[in-house]
Amino acid sequence: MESPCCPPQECTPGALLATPLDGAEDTLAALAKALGNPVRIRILRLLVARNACICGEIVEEMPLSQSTISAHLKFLKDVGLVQGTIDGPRVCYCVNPAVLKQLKILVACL
Amino acid sequence: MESPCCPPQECTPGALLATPLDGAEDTLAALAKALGNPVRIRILRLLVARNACICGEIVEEMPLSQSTISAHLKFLKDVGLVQGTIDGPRVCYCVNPAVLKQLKILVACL
DNA sequence: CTATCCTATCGTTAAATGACGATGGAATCG
DNA sequence: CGATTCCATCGTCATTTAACGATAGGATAG
Repeated sequence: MESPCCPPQECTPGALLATPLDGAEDTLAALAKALGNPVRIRILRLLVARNACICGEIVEEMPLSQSTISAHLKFLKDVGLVQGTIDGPRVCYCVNPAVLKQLKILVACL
Repeated sequence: MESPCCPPQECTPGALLATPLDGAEDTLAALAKALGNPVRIRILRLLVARNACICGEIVEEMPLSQSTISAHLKFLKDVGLVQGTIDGPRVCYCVNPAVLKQLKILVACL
């Protein structure tokens, strides 16, 4: 069990090229706003570290209520940084590698 | 005139090494929050593009009031991304290269 | 079917954001 | 000195965030 709900992440820290810097200001602003909270950064780090999915475990890792964590997850999900998959009675979260990469590119091109 | 208030920026897109990932969550969150607004991103881009300083010119570039721009500049200044130097009757703003680099490093290490 | 567990959503409250106009202070120009 | 210019700050208002407890819904377990 504990089958990952996401394909293994590809590690390509290079290849930060060809960026749509067009009207990407709103995109970058939305992504940056999602990062603009320590709790959400910790959640992201957790999801990256256990390069698979988690959910209620996140609540155990932080001194915050379940509803608060759920709200942060929704924030991250709405911006596309995180995906949630229903896995039986629980929900499996994981990082969306493409969006995270896009964020890194946009910031690197500042 | 128009003497730049900041030394010329060094372009070192590489060298993203040795990061204090320790308790940098709050630091990254603060920096990301500053980026979490399209207006502030545009201001940053302006300051980077004219790799020197500006001030009232920023107001002319955006459809926002002077007080609003001033508030955004204060936000960017409080987080360290921007510096302001008094230059006679006007104020000269420029990006703080070290902090911007730190931001890029922290995001790249996500 | 019923009970239990996990998560999302609702309702609430306090604080922070974002925008504006108006005011005030500092420095230059005349 | 006096007028003007440039910018920061103040006060206000609407919206958004962040946190909580409580509630509801969906799926498994018994």
